Amino acid sequence: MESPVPPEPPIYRRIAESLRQAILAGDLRDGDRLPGENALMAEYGVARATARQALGVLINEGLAVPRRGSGVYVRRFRPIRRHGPRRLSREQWGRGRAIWDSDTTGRPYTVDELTVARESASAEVARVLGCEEVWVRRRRYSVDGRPVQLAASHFPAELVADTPITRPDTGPGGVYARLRELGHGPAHFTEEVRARMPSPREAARLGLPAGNPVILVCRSAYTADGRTVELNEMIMDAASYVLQYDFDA
Amino acid sequence: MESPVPPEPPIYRRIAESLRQAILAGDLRDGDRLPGENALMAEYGVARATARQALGVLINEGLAVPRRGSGVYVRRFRPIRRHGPRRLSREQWGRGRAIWDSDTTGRPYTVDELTVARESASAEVARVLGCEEVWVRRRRYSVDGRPVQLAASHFPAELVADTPITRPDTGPGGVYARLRELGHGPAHFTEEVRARMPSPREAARLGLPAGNPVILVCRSAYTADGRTVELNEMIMDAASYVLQYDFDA
DNA sequence: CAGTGGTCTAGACCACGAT
DNA sequence: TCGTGGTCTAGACCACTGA
Repeated sequence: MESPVPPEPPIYRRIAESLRQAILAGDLRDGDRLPGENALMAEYGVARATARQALGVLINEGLAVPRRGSGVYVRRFRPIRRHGPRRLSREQWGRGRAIWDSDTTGRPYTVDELTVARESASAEVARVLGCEEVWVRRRRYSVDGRPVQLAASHFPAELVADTPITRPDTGPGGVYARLRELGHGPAHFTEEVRARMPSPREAARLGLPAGNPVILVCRSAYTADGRTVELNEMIMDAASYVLQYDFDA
Repeated sequence: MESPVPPEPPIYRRIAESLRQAILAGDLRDGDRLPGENALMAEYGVARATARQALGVLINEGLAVPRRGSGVYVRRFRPIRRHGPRRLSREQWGRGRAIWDSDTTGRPYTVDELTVARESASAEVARVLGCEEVWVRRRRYSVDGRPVQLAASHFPAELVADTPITRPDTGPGGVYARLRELGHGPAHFTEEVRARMPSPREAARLGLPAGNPVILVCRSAYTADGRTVELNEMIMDAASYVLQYDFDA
């Protein structure tokens, strides 16, 4: 009987692992420069493609981010805390603290892209909103000058026609205030949360490096009598967000 | 004045884009085999590394998954719907049902790994639970024979000592029923949701291919008088889950 | 056994960033 | 200007899959 020998991982994995340990142990900190391709070639005696492959592992893990002409650097994670139902927030009952510190709460955001258009609803949107024609408000949010979220709000066309919701400036209180004035104020919300890798288009619009997933939040707003009045699809940089949901048993 | 010419993307990107379109347009369906490295070399007249790079793009996007010795195939996405508030309602755990019954919406799940141990709390866990010693229940959940979630529930040691919570079988209703019998039934919950790429260890335990993010849910359970009685850290295959949260305005 | 993807070498030219 | 990462070629050997 011979005990099964665990096969040695390939060289590029071992190089990646040693760099990963340096990052997780804190030897390399946020924003520090990793050894470059040339340095790894010299240190480990490997070809350039192999050194490159090792760095690619960390980049695809989201631990490192490459900068053309400069080097590969340790990625930082300073999330924005996005609250779901705020009125149920933990501060009202618990003394526990968040696991992940986020001093970034309350930082100012900007809307640096905004389009409002009447469109034909996709099959899914049509099914949820129960209509074929919709008004769509698309915008991109940035924090500290960096884009962090794409959002597209859909409204039934006949519901919001000739209201400020169809214009860039919705007025004080935003779209929910306008919906309330129309007698269709939201009373209930459902949010569906998913995560995946971004499409190239999404990655470009959000300025995401490789190895950076996106969080998708699809929020439906319902009136008290059960009508769906808004469908908001959000695409968030996963490295920039922590979503918080509070609820009772 | 010359108008700025958008630079052509590199060959491997164009190859990847054409494959992506084939997938998104439905020409290639779930589980279909993509053209392999040799096919792409012939079709586009590129070197093997370039064909490989093109496939790597789709793999890292989570659109395709490679199978050694066989080919590269279109990835499928059949998520489990995990309900936030509903699954934790008193009606669910109050009458002898396990939480996961409402999770899989008809698909059977299994717990194929389970360990229960008394441990020293990490600094973060100690801060949230307010104690140094904890009991930790770690398990792995599988659906359709595939692992989909890793979970680690932490309980204050002095609270659950000598209860079924410290044993593999917690009895009918699970840990929340036991906590309620102890007079520490959860009344409020907070869930923090993040997403990132998995570590190699997490990817191995969940059997994740490249390009597959994980969703992290950190749930804190509080009693009515504000004590934190559980901290549950979950790591989910992002391709297997949709999280749903319902709340009122 | 033939074909596949996984790993690796040894070159090359390029665009870009810092200096 | 020089070093960086980005792209690409033309080979090689390996382990694994499937017929």
